[in-house]
Amino acid sequence: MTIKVRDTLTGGTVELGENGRVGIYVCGPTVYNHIHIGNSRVHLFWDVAVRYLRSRDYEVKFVWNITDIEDKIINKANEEGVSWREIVERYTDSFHERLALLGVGMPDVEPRATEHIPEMIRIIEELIEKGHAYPSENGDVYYAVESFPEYGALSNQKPSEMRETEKGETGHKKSHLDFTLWKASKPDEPSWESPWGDGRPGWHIECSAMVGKHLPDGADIHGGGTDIRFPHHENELAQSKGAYPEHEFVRAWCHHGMVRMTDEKMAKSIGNVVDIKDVVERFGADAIRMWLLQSHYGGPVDFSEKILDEKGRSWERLVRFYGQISPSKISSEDSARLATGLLEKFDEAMRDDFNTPEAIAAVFEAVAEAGRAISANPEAAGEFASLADAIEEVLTILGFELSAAPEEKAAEVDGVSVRYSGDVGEGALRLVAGREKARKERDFAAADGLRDELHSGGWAVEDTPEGPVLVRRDGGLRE
RNA sequence: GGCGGCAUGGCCGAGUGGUGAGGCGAGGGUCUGCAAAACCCUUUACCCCGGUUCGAUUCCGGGUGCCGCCUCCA
Repeated sequence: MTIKVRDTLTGGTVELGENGRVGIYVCGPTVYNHIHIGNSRVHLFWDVAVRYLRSRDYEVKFVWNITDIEDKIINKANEEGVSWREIVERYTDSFHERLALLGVGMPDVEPRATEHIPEMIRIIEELIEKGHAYPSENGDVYYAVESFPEYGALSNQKPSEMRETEKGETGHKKSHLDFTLWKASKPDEPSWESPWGDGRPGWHIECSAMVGKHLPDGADIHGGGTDIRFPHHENELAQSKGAYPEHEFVRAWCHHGMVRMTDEKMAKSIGNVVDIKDVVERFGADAIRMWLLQSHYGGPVDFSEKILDEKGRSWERLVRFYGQISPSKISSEDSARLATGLLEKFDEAMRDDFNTPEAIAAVFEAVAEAGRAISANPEAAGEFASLADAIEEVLTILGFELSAAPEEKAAEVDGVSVRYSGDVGEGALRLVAGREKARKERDFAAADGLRDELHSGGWAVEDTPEGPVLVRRDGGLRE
């Protein structure tokens, strides 16, 4: 079985995984600041794709890089008067911390640019030898775009029609299209030795080097945001194919859409970024996951509190339903049929360009149908073991934390058994117990009064045959 | 100015040449002392104008709008 992936270079569909192996490289962050929710999309999404592929027994090598040398890092270090390495370590840690908050797993390798200087130098030498690059007298080395006729193929642009920089200055470059492979360093800047003097790598060359090193057979998938399709990926392609024309570099380029804030791209340069830490605190990681996975990775997604709230409610519904059937010990025919159907639809959706919205829809369809059966016959709730397993399997692959569903606890308060989840104060428990007593005495006015009091405290009571359950209900999922 | 992408019901969002994906919300019901939760019913959509077709939301052409890239950017 193969998977189909849409390739931005050709616009067509590429089939991958014939040999059971898939190599994935995605462009990671430049660590000069905290990553924002938009930056995280690439990691969250490809982590899900990798989980899926592994669950279907593909041998996956997953790589994302860290750009740990770049102008912005140096600038930040100068601003703060600390070393560039300190900036790198601080924001690499921050990056990892935020991914963990989102429940995103780590790749197999997380190479850093500065660990691949010799590999980069080798490619640059190769490019110079083949006439695709030239050193200038100031110690910079540039790529000669004109020497590579396919330049522009990935971003669908003709070099001749590309806009020149506003100032029209080319500096030491022969053409405004040429880009830097190696940048001569100034006295106080970090630098590495090279045949062209001390300097540091340009942005694009690191990915050519790291893909080559960590995925020597070429990347099946090379991912990143649509905004780095040009120039970053275009330049990478020109470098790698220029230096090694016979070697397959990337089989499918997959670009994901931008996270938008009120119809505008979320970007540090615009200043409309949302910190992952805040969003996770406010809405929970699963709501964020539901939000990002309920739309296709290729298109844009809008960020808003309203949408995140909605996604939280969707997720809650799944958690509730799963909680209802997960204690099942046996599987009815309905359960087996729904479980099989769910797994089939899930597979079909994921194989088709990782269509996570359709995959999630399959879960809801199964949930709705089983819910109907249970509504018709409450006894049936205990006969959905196989469906519970299937739902758990699917949601786990998608990276949701079903186990993080609030654990139900029970307490004896004033002789009344109250069930609840999360952190509940003594006061709230007493109110529930009081209400339960009033109900038993059929003093409904008093009972409703106590319920109103709970309500204003952000709590709701659900009466069940086994007694009252206290749940948090205050708009958001958390305080 | 150049290139690319997208326009789907109250909102969010898949998908398809011909029997309403899914979610959220709203209204009505079943259940409940009343609620909540759950379930049922209703809310039957595909930007505009042409064309191809027996038939187009889906294909083609034109238009409009939005977004992204062309400079650092996931």
